[in-house]
Amino acid sequence: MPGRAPKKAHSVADSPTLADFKVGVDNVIFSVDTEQNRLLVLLVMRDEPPFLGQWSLPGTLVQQGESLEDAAYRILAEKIRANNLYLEQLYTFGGPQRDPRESADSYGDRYLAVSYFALVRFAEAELIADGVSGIAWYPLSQVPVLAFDHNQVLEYGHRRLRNKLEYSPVAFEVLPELFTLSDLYQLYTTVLGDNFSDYSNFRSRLLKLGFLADTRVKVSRGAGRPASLYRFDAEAFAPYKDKPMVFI
Amino acid sequence: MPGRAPKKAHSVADSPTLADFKVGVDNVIFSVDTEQNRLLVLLVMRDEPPFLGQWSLPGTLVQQGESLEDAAYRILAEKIRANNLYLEQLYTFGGPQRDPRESADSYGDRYLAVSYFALVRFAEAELIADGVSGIAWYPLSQVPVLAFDHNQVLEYGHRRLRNKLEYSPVAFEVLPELFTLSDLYQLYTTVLGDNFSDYSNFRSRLLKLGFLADTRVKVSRGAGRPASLYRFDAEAFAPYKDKPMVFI
DNA sequence: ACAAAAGTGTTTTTTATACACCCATGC
DNA sequence: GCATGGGTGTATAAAAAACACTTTTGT
Repeated sequence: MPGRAPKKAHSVADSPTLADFKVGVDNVIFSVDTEQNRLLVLLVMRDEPPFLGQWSLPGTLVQQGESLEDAAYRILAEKIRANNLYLEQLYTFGGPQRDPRESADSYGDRYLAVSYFALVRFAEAELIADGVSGIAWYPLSQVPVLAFDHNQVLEYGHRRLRNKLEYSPVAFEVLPELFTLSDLYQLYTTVLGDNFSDYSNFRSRLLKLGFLADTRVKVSRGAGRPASLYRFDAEAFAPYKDKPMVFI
Repeated sequence: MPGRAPKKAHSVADSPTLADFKVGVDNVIFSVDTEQNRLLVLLVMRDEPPFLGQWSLPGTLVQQGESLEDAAYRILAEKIRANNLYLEQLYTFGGPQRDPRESADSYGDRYLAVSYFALVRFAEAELIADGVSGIAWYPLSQVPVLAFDHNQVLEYGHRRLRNKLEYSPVAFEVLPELFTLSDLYQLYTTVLGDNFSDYSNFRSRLLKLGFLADTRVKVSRGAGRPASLYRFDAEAFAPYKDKPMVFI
């Protein structure tokens, strides 16, 4: 946007070469559709330039008096009503020229993006459609070319999800409150890929750890023996907190 | 600093509530003194306000046209001449009021800090003393109260170091080119704390992996049998790259 | 000769992996 | 009754943990 007028001179207090920034926050919000066993990301259609009409990660620019995390929660709250929520910072992307709003000459603002990684329960997350702009859960395998460097950010988030799954109980942030052990196993296979472990071994390992509470309630999905519904017992998990854990 | 004049009005293009940022980069630079078995951080004495005369992590503000990583490397290059170098992004701290240069009212710039995590070899790292301001390696146990939120940033970096040590070959970035297996073991104990593993088991596990090359050269440190000097063989390590690894 | 540091080996315990098989339901 | 998904058990291989012992140096 070379047409944009330089909107300010540098004050005397600044070194003449310091960059001025606007800071954006972009969220990589994952969920899992347990019915169809699909890993989903939340995407929104951009309703203003740049990249008007293109899909992107939900994001916003940080406002005065607002912390980065506040901003991350704000986007989330604007897009979905979710009961549960897991949120953590992902990575900060800040090279020059990563945002087309930056003027070609080196005056004017740089745009820096702090990305956050979030997990929500699919069934409990209600999307807030504002009528005009689109918002949708995309299966990870079908994600189109996104605005900005968002495909890269998403890839980064996906890697984080895979890693976290192996050593922390994030799975229970995406699964419904009550789930079967197959649900859990399927989640692991959809995220980590097949053959990460034998079902029977996965099962006994997890049960031996003792933080999965059997509700004795049975649920039948079509043919086959009905499965027990389990619940993640945070109390029983406490001793494992901050300790190296192996789920896989 | 309420005395600072509001240096610009918001242009019409801005939402009236967007925050303007300066972006700083702070480095948590670790090294290990193999002789004395001490984990060290590089600290610099601040030579300008705020926090004039107080120790802090080496940092700088990002300049025009400069990427975050560029800025991180720039600080590093200004402070030490190092042959080897490991650098990765750590975390971004960006709450309001984290920097006293922010004006109390909500006008004026916010200061955001992207922290980086670096490892250098103690013997090969030559500190660049600029005469006036101080610069020093501090044993982690003796770090004083630092400027800004740098104690928190340091704590964050330390945690990263401990984690990385367990599953990636970062140890060889801090150790000298040639090292004994005791050096390696001592490094692990100083960072991870005692009793993380038996020396003999640690030893055989690492050797079995096959990426530690025995140079057959012996060194004697006082009494006792002389130790073999080993070298990290990056080629032989390649197959383990990106795969889950266990060093502990 | 003996203490100190380096290096090797053996035993035991625990955990991972691979399967084989039984159970309860829908059709 | 048999296919289907759920659940249990066992046999084997591999790795972790514990620890006893040998080797080579300085003093």
